[in-house]
Amino acid sequence: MIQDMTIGQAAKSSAVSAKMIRHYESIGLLPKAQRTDAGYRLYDEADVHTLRFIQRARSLGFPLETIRTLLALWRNRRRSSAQVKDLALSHVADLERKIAEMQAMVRTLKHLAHHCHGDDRPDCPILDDLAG
Amino acid sequence: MIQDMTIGQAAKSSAVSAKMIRHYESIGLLPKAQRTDAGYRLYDEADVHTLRFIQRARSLGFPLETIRTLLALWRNRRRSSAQVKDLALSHVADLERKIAEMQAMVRTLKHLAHHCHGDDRPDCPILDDLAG
DNA sequence: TCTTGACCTTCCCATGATAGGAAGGTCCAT
DNA sequence: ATGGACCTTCCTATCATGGGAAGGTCAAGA
Repeated sequence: MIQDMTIGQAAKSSAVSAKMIRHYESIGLLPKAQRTDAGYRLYDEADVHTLRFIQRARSLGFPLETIRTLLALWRNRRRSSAQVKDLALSHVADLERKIAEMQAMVRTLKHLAHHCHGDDRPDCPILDDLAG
Repeated sequence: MIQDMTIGQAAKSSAVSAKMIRHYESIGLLPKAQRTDAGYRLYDEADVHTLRFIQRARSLGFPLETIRTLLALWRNRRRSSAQVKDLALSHVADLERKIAEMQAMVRTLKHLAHHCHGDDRPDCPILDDLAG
């Protein structure tokens, strides 16, 4: 028997905060939840399944707009796996670009810090670099 | 002779947009600029030097609040280089943590994508993973 | 039955760094 | 004097998330 649950319970079983569940509904990422007479949102197992899908996709860094598309593909039995793979690989490319940027920062900073005495004296190659 | 310049010229010579220069002033990262009678902001070479400092620090990924501190240290002749080095290395640690997170995402995504045919068929290990 | 506490609702505001745009004023060259 | 390039302030948006206020609901225990 599938029990309906309140937003707090759905939040716990999906690891998506109640705040975010409401937000996802407000931007149309989730369909409008059913309501009790008192106005409380109600969720069933299928809803929680969707929430877990979103949670997992977020944990892999997918932006919500991409998740919107992924959800549509998930629900579409006539999808092509190529579409999904394209989304994933283009997200990988985004991540790798950002990683490379940050690695360049790290390289420069470590180099500068390596040459900085890090003692009580004011002389500092890091500030010298920033000051140009 | 050091010529004063308008915000647009200061923007060009510092690679900081006029929009951002105003913003930095509004949050107190920059002192209030001098003004002409008509209310136009005026900048001199020292101001541009500060703007370049900020620009360079931003390009190394320092958050504005840290840059606020870095600027203070830069101006303080009695600073210790240890303080600067600490800020830089703790920023490096932040970057490395974020890099590691993203690398984990990339690893997972590449693994999943590797097992996805990427053809016209709907079967997709990526969606299977997201669906749990 | 009443109270209490845990839950729910909506609405507004904040984050961090940046950009876009509207409405209006200024300055300079033609 | 006119036009265009510049400046001003103010509001809005991005992206994903959280905090909190004010108020309604529900279930359990006294």
